Amino acid sequence: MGAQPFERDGGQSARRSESLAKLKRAARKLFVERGYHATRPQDIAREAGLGHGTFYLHYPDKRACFLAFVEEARAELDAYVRMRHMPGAPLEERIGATIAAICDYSESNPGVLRAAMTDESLIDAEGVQATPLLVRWGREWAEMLETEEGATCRDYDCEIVGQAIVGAIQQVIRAGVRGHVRREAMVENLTRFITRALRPG
Amino acid sequence: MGAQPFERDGGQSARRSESLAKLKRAARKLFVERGYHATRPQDIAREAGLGHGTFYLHYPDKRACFLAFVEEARAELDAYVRMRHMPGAPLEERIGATIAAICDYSESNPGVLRAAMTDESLIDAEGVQATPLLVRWGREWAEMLETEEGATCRDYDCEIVGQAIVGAIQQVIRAGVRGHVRREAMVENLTRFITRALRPG
Amino acid sequence: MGAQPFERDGGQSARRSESLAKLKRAARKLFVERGYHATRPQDIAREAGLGHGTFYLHYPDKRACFLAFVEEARAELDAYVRMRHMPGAPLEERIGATIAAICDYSESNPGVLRAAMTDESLIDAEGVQATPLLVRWGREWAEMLETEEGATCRDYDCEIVGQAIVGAIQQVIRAGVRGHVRREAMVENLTRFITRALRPG
Amino acid sequence: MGAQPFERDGGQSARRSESLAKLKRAARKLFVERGYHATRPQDIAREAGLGHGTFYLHYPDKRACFLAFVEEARAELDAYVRMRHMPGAPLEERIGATIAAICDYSESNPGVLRAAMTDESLIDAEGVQATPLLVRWGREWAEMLETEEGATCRDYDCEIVGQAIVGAIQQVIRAGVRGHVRREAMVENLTRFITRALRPG
DNA sequence: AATGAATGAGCCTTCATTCAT
DNA sequence: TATGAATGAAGGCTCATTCAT
Repeated sequence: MGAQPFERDGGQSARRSESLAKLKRAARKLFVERGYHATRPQDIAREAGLGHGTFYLHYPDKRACFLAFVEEARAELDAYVRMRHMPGAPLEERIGATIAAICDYSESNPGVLRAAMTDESLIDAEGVQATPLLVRWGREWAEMLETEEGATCRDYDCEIVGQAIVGAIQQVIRAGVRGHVRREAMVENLTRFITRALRPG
Repeated sequence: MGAQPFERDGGQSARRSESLAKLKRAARKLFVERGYHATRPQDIAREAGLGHGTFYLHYPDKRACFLAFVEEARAELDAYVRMRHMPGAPLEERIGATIAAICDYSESNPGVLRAAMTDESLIDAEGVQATPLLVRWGREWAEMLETEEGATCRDYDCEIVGQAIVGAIQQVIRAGVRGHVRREAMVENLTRFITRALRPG
Repeated sequence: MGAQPFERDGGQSARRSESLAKLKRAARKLFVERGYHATRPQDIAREAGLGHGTFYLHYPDKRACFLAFVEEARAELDAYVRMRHMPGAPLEERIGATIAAICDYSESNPGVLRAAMTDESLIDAEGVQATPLLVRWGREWAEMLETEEGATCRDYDCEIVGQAIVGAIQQVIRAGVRGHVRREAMVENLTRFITRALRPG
Repeated sequence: MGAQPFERDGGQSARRSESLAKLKRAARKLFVERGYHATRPQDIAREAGLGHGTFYLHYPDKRACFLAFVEEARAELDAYVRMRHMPGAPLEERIGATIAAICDYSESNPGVLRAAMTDESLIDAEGVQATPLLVRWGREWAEMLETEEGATCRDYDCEIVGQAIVGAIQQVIRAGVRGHVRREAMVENLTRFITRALRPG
């Protein structure tokens, strides 16, 4: 909190990181509210209470700022999921916990996941784009299923099922927000849906 | 077949609809290749071999052109699914047929579904946007499940499960295209995944 | 009135002048309602119930069409004034008659004078423009005053006074239309104003 | 004179107002020379020695820039007239002074009044337009005449006569510029014309 | 003579980014 | 470090005019 003692730069670095934090917060707000294309660096700086030029002291360009926002969201969600991790518990409980974590995050940070995912393919029309967030998460589920003792990987191509799971979750949350569906209903139904799907035939 | 009887306009209306067809084709190509924001009306016209102004003879603006593209894709997919419809067959087969239809379409029209869905929420930042395509499809699944005799709707909130299903399908296809997964594997795994999920507990 | 008998051109010239008449009427309507810049040749043709291209069979360009409209208005007003001409009557009566004629015309053809005058300087930004209508009318008044027996030209530079008179008339009519002033009041006041101004000192 | 005390912005606000001044000057020049429609924001910026974008830093759009120009002209003319105001003098002298003021302004700022008035009704085809400058000035004359002791308002509808006066003045100046009439002749003739017109019968 | 599809120069405006202070 | 004025390429769209039918 505040300038640390014995700083050699006279508080410049503290000021710098304060500015960055303000920009991050502002960018997140605007990307969520308006989306990538409708948000100008200028808007972000102004929302942060800073001059327009300051934006470029902290990000090389608008795209980098957006990617940083996406990465932050990813890390936060990751933390939520890890926090509720139940190693050793039966599969169903672990799935339920993970889904609950994602729903929690989505509720505490409305619109963030959507903003972080919807736009990702659009911000770089020409260059080859990085693997989308969702696909990466699908792979993580696949890995998890593969290391699972149960019969899952005998009946399925885990890569495919991993993607199916994240697709189902994402779509339920997205539609749920629109339709004002209760969180508990989403968690319960999704958990049952996925658990049953993974049960051996 | 379809020869216009007694054309009095000297072929002008034929020329007009040819131009529209060219524009449609060009727009589809570019929206798929570059996405909505990176495609200019000018590009579409040029790709169609027409002048910029001609674009606006056929569409009031860029947005309308994109929405027409989306609607076309929706109708085409619908036709694919309906064509493979198996009324009376057991649920599993019907699910499999539908998924196969979607995969077929996706393979014959690479990128179209992705383009039609990814962008749809972005093109109208201010106005209230229509319900996304995927959500609508999720509802159709829900209706189907509700009219199903089986126990599905006793165990589930069909609205939620409908969304889960389309989410799973879409994500598997999207990731499958990237990862060059075999069509058969996708159809088979998805069908099994969904069928098992819907089995009564 | 249909095709005239023994026409060699099979009624083509009759058809031609009918089209021209329609275009004239349409152009007048739109120039009055929207002004020069907001009226497109296409609009005129459409209002006339003709194809867009037909416009250019009758006018070389939009400007010519507008100038024709202006000329028509000028001629009509001229006819109104000439019709009420009172040669031999005392100056005051002649002035009153002329003003009444102009007001009549303005009332029967609302907006026409305004449209014909307001825009005239704008339609040709670069080229040297013809003498404005009002200035020409001012000169006609000047000539009239110079041939007058009275003392007017002894006290005044008739060129200047002629312009003053038309300026006064035009502005009173223009403001009168906006303010819904009674025609009689305008005629009466203007006539008295000008008559007194022309009385010898 | 006018040095900004304690400038903290490193002269940025000075630079800003310099740019605005340049734009104002350039806009005035071009609106006078070419008229509203033939003047593009880009032209104004270029004439001012600035980039196109800078124009929009100072005006929301072209229309606002033109209205600012009109307002400036109005205020300047007002100042000219007020400066030569002769309270207490006989009507004739006051009229003469006002006319002289307008002629002076018109001579020192050739084309400005014309540009400010000619276009004003054209720039807003759809919206309801403000009362034209001339009409407003006519009303000011009307008010002046009504508060006058003389018999003017007994013989006349002052509203009408006020409009007649400004119409006469404007038209004389407009024609005078074209015809290279001497300023003195215009002032003298106009003053006599109006003074006599206002003399009781 | 009449048509209306086609054209493309040109208009107004935006916005990501730079740079002098 | 921070600022915000300045920039100009680029975007969406219009419209006077041409021309094949």
